[in-house]
Amino acid sequence: MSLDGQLPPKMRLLRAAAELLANSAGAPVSTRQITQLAGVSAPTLYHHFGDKEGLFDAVVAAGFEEYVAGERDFAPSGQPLEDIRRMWDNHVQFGLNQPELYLVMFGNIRPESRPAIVADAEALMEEMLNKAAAAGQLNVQPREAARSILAANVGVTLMLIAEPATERNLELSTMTRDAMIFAVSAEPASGPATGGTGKSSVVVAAIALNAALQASHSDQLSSSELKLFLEWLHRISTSPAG
Amino acid sequence: MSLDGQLPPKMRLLRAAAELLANSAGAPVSTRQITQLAGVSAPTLYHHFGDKEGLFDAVVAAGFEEYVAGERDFAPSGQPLEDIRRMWDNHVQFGLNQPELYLVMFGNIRPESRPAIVADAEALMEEMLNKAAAAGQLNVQPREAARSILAANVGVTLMLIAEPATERNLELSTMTRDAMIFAVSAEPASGPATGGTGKSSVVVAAIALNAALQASHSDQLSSSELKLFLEWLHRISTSPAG
DNA sequence: CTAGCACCTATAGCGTTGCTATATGAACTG
DNA sequence: CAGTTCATATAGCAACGCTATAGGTGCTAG
Repeated sequence: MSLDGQLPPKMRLLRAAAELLANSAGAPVSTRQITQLAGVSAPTLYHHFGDKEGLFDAVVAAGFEEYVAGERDFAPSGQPLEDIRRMWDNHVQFGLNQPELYLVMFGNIRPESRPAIVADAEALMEEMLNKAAAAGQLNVQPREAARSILAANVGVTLMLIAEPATERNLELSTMTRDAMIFAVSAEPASGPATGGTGKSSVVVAAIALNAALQASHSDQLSSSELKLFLEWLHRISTSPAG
Repeated sequence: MSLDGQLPPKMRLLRAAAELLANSAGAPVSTRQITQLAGVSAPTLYHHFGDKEGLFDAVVAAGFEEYVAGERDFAPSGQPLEDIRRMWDNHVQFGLNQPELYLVMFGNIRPESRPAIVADAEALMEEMLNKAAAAGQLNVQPREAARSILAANVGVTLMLIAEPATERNLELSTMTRDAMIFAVSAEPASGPATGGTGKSSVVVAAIALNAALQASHSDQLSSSELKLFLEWLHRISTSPAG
């Protein structure tokens, strides 16, 4: 069994590494296994990827592109919060489908290794939350909400991966998902006073305006004016009591 | 520099492994490093721990005991939800203080390796949530709430570990923490009708009664009666609309 | 068509890793 | 004091990540 064919050795190495990693069940994967499965000898690996970790980084990068593609692949429903639910579910499903890859991406994260992936995933989530904020459905800053939701999403996915596949209970995911979304979302039909979350509608409106401004690139204010204006808005929308 | 002294070799091995692991910054730690620092030769390690992984498991177990001790170490405040906040913060602080150990415990979790730790941590959280449920402050089953909160707690801690220490923003933790607690908690002063979460007070009362029953070991019902009664209670407290 | 030149790959082997077959010393038991 | 058990040490194996060196391949230049 070898991954021969017409593919260039670099690709064969990537696929061999991905396949072995996916079926390794946590056991370490040796460069010899990889090069043998790829039908290639050792120095080729080091020529193309410099390092064993370099090869694994490439595998992770490819996996992450797949993840991002999956996150973007559904049409926006017009209901941003509903889209965020789908994003969450996509994330969990990705982790359960490729647990080993997921553990490398999000489980073994260290400050010196790859926070870039986390930043990209956060940006993806924030992008969607901006729409919710612009529609006045958000209770907090989109960036903070994105970080918070993603963190919970990662935690849930890791917990589910840790469980034996037979007794995996996806209710943990939906429950945590809805809890997070509920907590960061403004009441849709709350009166002019404080809603159930304790945030005043002033705060909600400020957040919505902030998001709308950053999305529209309005040029009615000069850049210095805009900067100050946004700073005030930020102060309002993060004030503890409104 | 060696960890000599009067301690038995087994302890010296444990401490050496823990110390090297803590300062390894993710780099692999070799058995030779460990045995040298412990002032012991190779077979001693295998005699006591069987395996490199066995030694690491022992380190993790010790770390987990420290974690549990930290989680139990504060006096209950009488406000269960406030205690859960402190539990959450303790968890995050433990992870930030011993990131490498934490990553081994919660970052590299696999179904075949150590879900026992997760189960214990969940039990710890559930224990506290039972008090909240008994006080009528809970919106969902204590067990589900515990799993959900712990998952978010782990996710947040991993995210914070992944950030460079200089730009760590603990607001992510407090915000996610309060979001989770808010989402699973019943409104303290809501009327007899539905609260902000859409759960009826019947559900909250059922959950509270359930928790109180399981805590008190009341023997007013026979075991078979109790079993059926709890089943009904469970059905009520998990009904979608109440 | 050939010379030169990058580029890619292979042979062979270095130092280190996790681990063990075997032997030696110390401490208790009869 | 003989025998047994536990704990440690010496020496070395197979497998690991990685590389110094060299050989083949496809280009463009003359």
